[in-house]
Amino acid sequence: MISSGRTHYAAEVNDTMIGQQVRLAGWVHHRRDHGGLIFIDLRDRTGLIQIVCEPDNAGFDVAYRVRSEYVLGVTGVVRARPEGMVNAELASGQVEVVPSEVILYATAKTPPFNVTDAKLVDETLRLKYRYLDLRRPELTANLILRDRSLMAIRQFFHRHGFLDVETPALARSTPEGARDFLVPTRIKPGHFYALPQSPQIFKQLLMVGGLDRYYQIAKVFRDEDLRADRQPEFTQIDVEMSFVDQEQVLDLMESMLHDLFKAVLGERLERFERMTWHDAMRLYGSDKPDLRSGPPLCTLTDVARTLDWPVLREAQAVVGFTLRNYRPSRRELDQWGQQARELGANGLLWLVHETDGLRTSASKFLSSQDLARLADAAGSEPGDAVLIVAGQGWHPYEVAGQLRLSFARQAGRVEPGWRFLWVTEFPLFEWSEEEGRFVSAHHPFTRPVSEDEVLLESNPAQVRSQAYDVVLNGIELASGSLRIYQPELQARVFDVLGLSRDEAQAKFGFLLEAFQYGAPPHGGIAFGLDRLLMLMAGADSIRDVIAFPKTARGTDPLMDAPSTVDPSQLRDVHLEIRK
RNA sequence: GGAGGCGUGGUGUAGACGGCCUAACACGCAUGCCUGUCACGCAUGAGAACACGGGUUCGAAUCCCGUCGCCUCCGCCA
Repeated sequence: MISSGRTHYAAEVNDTMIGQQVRLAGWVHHRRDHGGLIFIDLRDRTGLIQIVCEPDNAGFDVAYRVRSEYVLGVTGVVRARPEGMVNAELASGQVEVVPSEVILYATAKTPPFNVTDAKLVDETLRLKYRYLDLRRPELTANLILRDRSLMAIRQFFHRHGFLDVETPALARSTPEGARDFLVPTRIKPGHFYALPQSPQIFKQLLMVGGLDRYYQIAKVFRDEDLRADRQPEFTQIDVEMSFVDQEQVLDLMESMLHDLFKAVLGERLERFERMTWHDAMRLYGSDKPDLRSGPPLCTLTDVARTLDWPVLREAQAVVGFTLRNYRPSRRELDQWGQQARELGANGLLWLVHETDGLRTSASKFLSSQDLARLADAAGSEPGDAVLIVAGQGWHPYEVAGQLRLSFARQAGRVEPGWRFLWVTEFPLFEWSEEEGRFVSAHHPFTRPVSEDEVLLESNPAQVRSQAYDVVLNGIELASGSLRIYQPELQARVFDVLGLSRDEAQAKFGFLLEAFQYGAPPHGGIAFGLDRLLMLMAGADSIRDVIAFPKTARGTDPLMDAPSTVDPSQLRDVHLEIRK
């Protein structure tokens, strides 16, 4: 079970093993020298165990010289700790090991930061010495969580008849979507591979290939700016299935997550909630609502129509939300007002609902009757406050949705728990102002809702898609759809996207051609594994669940990547750096 | 591309109303003492010119400008 250098890990040694000889190996976590009696806390990936050296023990001389992070092999006998000396914090705290031999495998320089200290140091330094950072129990635990999760996920898919198929990392650049990482090659001057943003097209081709059920734990790459939950390379749980409807995909993926949480965290999840995209926008001003952060928004447009104040009366949409039982300070109201303006709103209207009446930022413009009607429509009661945003389209919803999240965080009203949600019926297209055309909301292979197909040419903005997202606590975890498998329908969608037949042929011809040889109805989904693990681990950034992540600027302080290359390498791939 | 925050011994922080700072505290490190500790204890000691460059000033860690690095957010991420 364990290689010859040791018989047990630290956390495995316990009071059932008293009198037994064990071989342990690990790093010196702490050394406590009592002058003649030396304790060493030996650390491996499972935890700590106390080694006790008295002057007549073998290995005392080694123990005497040992410093933090030295690497030791210890052979010795397990014994019970004396009365009252048990350490309840340690798995092995009932016992200690008296060595008969201590091997010093390696000495260590004093580390640039304290591995044993829970206090976090500068992240760049941690990344530069990531191998030291990984020794910290939290990070070790996160990687163990990652391993356990991958195991549970693979078992689930295996059990359900999925095949793990690898797809190329050297693929071709496709239009739409994120910026590609390009890979030049000796073989064809001026031509580039692209690293996949997702295995999307390959998995669809696998369905045409009759593989029926595919999954892959796939590395994918996007050359875009980074965030706490975005890295230039990250891992997807990529899934595709043939001959399924949306309901079957949702059901199966939900049970995958149920299994995962049960197996790894011992958590029993509730059935996921469901919401259409339209409702998500209307009720939360977001396509990834955080259901933990208090009550939804309310649309006040109808009431606003009846008011005297033109700013509200003539606004296309008026949206409010109620701060239950909360009396905001002037400063908070100003701050939210500023946030609203930063998000592009013209302003923020607030009402504070006192027991003896309503205070408002717009007392000059709204009669007390009007105020009462607004407050009433927002469902507010004495002791509450209401924030109201007016504007066009979904914008006031989005602003109000942001304010809702800010308020919940500030006021400590984010409830604990795992609030999973399926968001469905995303629009098929979004209008892109900068490109002056419709672009795919999900991707160009997404299947429209059947009854909306007739609207493709007449009213593309109204077409709903058979696309769905998994949202957990306000974070998008997965995104998927049923795909188009009829070449004619695909051609119509390309038309809406403004992709000419020739362009479509040039860029996706291979896919269109494949669909002419008998494509099954199919659909799938892709999970952001790192985000999922981040939430499971309670981490603030996906960097904490990735062994060797990059900084927010995309650099790797450990290897110092990206780097310049030798001119001869550039010549090989027919590139010249523009000065 | 934009906004904000941060950058002080090995680490984490304090100092920031400019002079009391030839920079403080804790951890770590070194040396010594200590046979039951587990963030061991005690004593002694070494270690930074305050990210870098420029400016203001009699005088700058402390004010101003720029550069670099890191973090967060917006844009971007089908």
